[in-house]
Amino acid sequence: MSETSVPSNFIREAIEEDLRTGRYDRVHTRFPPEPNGYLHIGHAKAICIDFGLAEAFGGKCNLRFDDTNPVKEDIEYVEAIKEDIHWLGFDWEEREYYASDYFEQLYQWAIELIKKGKAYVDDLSPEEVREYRGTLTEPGKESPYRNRSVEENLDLFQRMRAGEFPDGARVLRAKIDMSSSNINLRDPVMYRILHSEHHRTGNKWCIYPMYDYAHGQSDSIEGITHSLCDIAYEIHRPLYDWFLDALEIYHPRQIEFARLNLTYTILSKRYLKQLVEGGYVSGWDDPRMPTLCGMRRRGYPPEAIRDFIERVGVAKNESIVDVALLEHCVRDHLNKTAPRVMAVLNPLKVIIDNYPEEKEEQLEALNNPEDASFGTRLVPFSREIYIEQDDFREIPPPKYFRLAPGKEVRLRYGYFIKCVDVVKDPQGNIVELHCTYDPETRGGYAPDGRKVQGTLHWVSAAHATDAEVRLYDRLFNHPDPDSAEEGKTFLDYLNPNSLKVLTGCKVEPCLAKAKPGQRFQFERQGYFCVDLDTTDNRLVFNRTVELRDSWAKIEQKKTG
RNA sequence: UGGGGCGUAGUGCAAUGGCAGCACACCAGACUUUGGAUCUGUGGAUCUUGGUUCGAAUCCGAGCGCCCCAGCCA
Repeated sequence: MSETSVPSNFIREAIEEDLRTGRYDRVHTRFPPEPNGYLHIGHAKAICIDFGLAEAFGGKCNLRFDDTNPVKEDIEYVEAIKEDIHWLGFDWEEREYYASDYFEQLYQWAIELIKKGKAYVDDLSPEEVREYRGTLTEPGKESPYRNRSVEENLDLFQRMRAGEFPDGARVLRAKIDMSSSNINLRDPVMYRILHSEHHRTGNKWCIYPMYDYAHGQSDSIEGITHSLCDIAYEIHRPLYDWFLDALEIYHPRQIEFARLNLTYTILSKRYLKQLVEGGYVSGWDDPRMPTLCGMRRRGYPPEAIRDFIERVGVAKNESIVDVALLEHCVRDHLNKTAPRVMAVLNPLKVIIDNYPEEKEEQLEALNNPEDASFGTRLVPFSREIYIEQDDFREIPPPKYFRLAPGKEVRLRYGYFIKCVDVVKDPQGNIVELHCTYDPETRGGYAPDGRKVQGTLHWVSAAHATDAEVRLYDRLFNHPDPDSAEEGKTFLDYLNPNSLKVLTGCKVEPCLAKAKPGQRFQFERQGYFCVDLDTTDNRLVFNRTVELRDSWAKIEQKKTG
């Protein structure tokens, strides 16, 4: 086990102690998703912890689908989940397991518990079971069926399996303690009748084990040492231990950690589903979604997500991490890996009056000024170019470094230009600019040493490629959309400007052949990636994340 | 009112009886052919209250606050 720079945490320490004391002599974890939805950034935390810890200790991590509820699960999700885990960079090798693989063993163990007098078939209706359970402050009552004979229980349980009873008619329950202060121990249901086709076992079964009965035993079968899970299961741990002890089988250790929450983000599967089904987003992989497939489409590199999870740390505190940290990690990675390119999102035509009409030249540009290994490229330049509308102000505010009447700026890797005229339409909108250029400043340097404050990105009009650019912003305008005020729901906090589609954007010709998934920095603007909707004659970019913009901050402060 | 868990800068995580530190965010400055990146610097925290101790974020008592548990969901 090589010493990594990853900071320690309480789970790592617990594992180290278990290894030291000999409680376990190896580390084997598992990531146990239920195939009933898509993975999101919250799952990424669990994945990184489960796979990451195993790796750190030279152990293994299994992928196990917790598929004990056929009503909610689907094969569609298992494929998506596998793809997302691989995308994050983790591999379970040949250890792809399913709780449903263990149904027969689980059934045999249930029979064993019945024989030991530790489980019984209950005929109470779901409503009655609830009534008999008691409340948080009052103990429950024992079911009248609680003390059936072993023979009767065996007979009934076998007939449950055989399909003799309709859904909900009976359940198998563990016989523990109806007056326990831990409600999970008040004779929890082990099996329920569900005449439903399972995506893997088909119609072989009509009784299905509950999570509490299936999970620990599945861990045991797989020889898991450390079963890491959400803090919500902490109160289930006595039950996890109870089944394993009652069965007298190999006993893994369950350790719980706090799940991830992000500001301006919703991570509940139910709400995410609502966003998709309500048409508030285009699908599970909408780039505004916190799903891994959404982030992938948005252009978030998996390395950035892993870095983020690492920085968040592992603890038991319930916390809400600032989404700015995630964005920082994304920028940090992309800054090192994304080639730079020029793209004009809101074009403003500029005519360089003293540049010859038919002339055209190729200017050399750096693909990454911070890393020479990215090489250089040639960018065509000509008399008519586009610059960003925001890069010109007829009446420049103080500290505005960009173009204005009479002002001189640098065109990145090009020439110094000076604005000499502003052309407007009858409504007073600026439609084009006339400038002059200084031929001595080719490449962006003035031989006489004069300086300009601003450097603008640009694209030659005649050579530009058209593109559609989708600008994404946070989906919610409330830092904690989940905790809505009275009378409101998370939907009331949807940001109406979370998607802005720009068409007619002008990008460097070298982007014409860009392929879906490729990431770039559009200089001075942000990181963008080529969207899946891109075809041979349609170029679509997604804005992954903006570059930090200190000018926007200055302006914002001035306007209030 | 039962049980379980958690309280450290704005946020997240460290400090495991010995100078409360790191990251992000924020603010100021330097540098800059990206108002990016980078670099430097400033401010800001132990829930409260008693106690033990030479010394407490840490140990003990009391209190307060927040989260979770009453699915035949996971």
